[in-house]
Amino acid sequence: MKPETLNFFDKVYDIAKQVPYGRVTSYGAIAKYLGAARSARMVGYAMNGSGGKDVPAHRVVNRKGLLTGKHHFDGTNLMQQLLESEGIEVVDNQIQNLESVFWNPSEEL
DNA sequence: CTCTTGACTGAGG
DNA sequence: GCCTCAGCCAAGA
Repeated sequence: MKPETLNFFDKVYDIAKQVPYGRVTSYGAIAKYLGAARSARMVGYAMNGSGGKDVPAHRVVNRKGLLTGKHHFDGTNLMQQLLESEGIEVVDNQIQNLESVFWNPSEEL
């Protein structure tokens, strides 16, 4: 398995899958870990293919802790429901105590 | 090859 | 703290 064979999307999925339960991370954090700090948008774009995969896309939010990608889920509040199920406090599509649940791959991975 | 799109981010007012 | 602008990069048409 050569890393070069892994597309940018695949790398994003790999990191997303490694997000611990009850924790969340940002697109920029993942992008930075991949060495593409400026490609945070690509991380989110990559998540479009997360459907059908076991990628917990609901654990990936923007740096503000805002559930910007919730519109890509089936339901309107599905993403929030999933996060709350993991013990993450979410109010108005925004994660509360973000610093407490934030998971930085560059430091913990 | 060129142009558009986008689940972002940082800087400036 | 909020709003706006610009930069960034990869994939698809």
